[in-house]
Amino acid sequence: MNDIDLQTIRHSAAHLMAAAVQQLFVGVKFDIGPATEDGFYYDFDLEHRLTPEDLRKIEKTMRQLARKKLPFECHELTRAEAENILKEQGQSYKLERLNDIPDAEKITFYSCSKFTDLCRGPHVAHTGQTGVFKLLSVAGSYFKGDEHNAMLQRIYGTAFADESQLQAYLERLKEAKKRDHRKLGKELDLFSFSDNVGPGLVLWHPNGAFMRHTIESFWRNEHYRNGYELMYTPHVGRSTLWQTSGHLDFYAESMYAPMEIDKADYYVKPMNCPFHIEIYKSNLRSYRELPLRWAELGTVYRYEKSGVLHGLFRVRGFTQDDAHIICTPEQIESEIAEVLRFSLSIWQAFGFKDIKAYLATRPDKAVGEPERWEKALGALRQAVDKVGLNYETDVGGGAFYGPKIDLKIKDAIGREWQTTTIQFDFNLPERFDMTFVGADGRKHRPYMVHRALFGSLERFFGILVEHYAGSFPLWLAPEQARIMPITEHQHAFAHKLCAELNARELRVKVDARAASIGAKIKDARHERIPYMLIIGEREVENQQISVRNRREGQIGEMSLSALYEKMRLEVEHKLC
RNA sequence: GCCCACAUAGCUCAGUCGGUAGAGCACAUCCUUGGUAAGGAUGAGGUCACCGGUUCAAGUCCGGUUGUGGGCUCCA
Repeated sequence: MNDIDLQTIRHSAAHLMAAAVQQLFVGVKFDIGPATEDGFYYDFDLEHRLTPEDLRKIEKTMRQLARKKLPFECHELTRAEAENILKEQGQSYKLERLNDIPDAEKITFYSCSKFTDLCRGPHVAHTGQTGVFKLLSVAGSYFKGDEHNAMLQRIYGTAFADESQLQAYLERLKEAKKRDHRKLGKELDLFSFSDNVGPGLVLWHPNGAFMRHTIESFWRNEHYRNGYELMYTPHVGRSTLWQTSGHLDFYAESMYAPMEIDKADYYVKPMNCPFHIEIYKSNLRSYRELPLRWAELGTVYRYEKSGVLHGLFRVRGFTQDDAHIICTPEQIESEIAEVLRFSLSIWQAFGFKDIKAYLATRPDKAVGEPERWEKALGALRQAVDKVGLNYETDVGGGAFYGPKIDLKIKDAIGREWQTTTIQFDFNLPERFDMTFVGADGRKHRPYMVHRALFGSLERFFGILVEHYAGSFPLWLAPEQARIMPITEHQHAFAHKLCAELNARELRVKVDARAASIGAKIKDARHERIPYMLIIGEREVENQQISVRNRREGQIGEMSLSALYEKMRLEVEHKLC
């Protein structure tokens, strides 16, 4: 069964669903019902508010219709005929869709049972061929995706060629749910949100904060090793800064409201760039100092609409691993290639190997001279080729201020996440009149590139939680090992062992509860503690440690030095 | 922001027809001193998100607010 066939099955299943909805409810107006990557949906306008109960009913009716093997029949009509039919039926959404169809295209209707639909097709031969389907959820959606239009009711479903494929899909959904960082964040005590603090503002608990600290340290060290300089800039800036940058004109609705201090308005920063530019402008710059690679873990605040907030993936306050590269035209190619190479090395350290690039080119509305765009695009293309990345081109998908490359990383269960972004900016250097003195003694405009590897630390942290399903590699795990004395008599030895491992920079704790060893293991496993060190009478006597790890269970007894060496190597090589 | 749903103990959840609030886990105290996924007893813990309404009586019904979830839109 190839993709096209699966698309046809799903699209036909969407029609089957529409036929069932028409049979069950009166006064339904239809929009469209396409196949999607994972299934299909159909948008309806009807008085009745659909409930999960209704989904079961609709699904049942679909099965009855499927059993009847009703044919999908195609009729070609003239535009006038089509218009009359749709007007007669009061199908206003369809009518508008009809007007969007280019004149050259044939106008076709497909019928199935009593349901007739303006549709390009293709469809399967009859309703018995709509595969194994299941309705999943009901949601709201704007007609044509425009928030000024009517809100329709959308039913999502999926269909597969056979039962085993459907089961595998449902299994994937279950697996994703098990890894949900919001659930694990609570279970592993990593972070939380509070109504008193406000939506989209993250509270990092000690476990999560430790991991973030570890990630940040690694990030800083790697940046220094790779020729970057780090800086700090304030959280707020005067309105004049945001006027110059253009944010007040074009981005104000995404910014927190200003606060007035000494008769001036100060805005919480939604981006770090203007501050970095101010540092650039604090001196006369020569071509001899370029390229500048300036990085900051910069915490920004953006007013994201309440409905889009989602765990750590979409928040209002977040820390960007931001950097700006300011260079001469001659330097950009190697600079971009270097950023890509650096980014890939970081992804490897975190266990991500499957990476794809997306190149976005000049949109219709854009600033900057076309030659600059061409040169920038050439640099981006050459860089992806040089590091051997597969890439797709999104024509016209760039920002108005410059072309960009985004990287998507694939996680442990095959989901793609957009992370690294490398964006040229032809806007801010103009607005701030950034210059450098060239070898000719004249002022030139530098190239400026924004880049973030993680994007935001919050979001990346959420991705990490889901990628590892909470079982973090040893170097990231907040508690690397837990010592479990079997009885009180081993407490002294346990604490001594703990102190020795702590002294060697391993994060180890003692479970000194009066609980059974079974209970201690159960809890440590639940918390995904990588190593469990069990100490009984025998171990104290032999000065050995009985070691268990979260994946293999018991792995035998070893001396303190052997254990330390094993863990040290695992940390050093960032093994998963 | 928009549509729909949801909000009960730290966590996961029950609570029927409107009649003074329940379980398991976690926590505290005590007993138990044990060998690789839950030893036992007792106890404490709630303004049922918040504000208002209906009612003799509201966790329960109605309205609003806030927050969360599934989507849509947005992400210069």
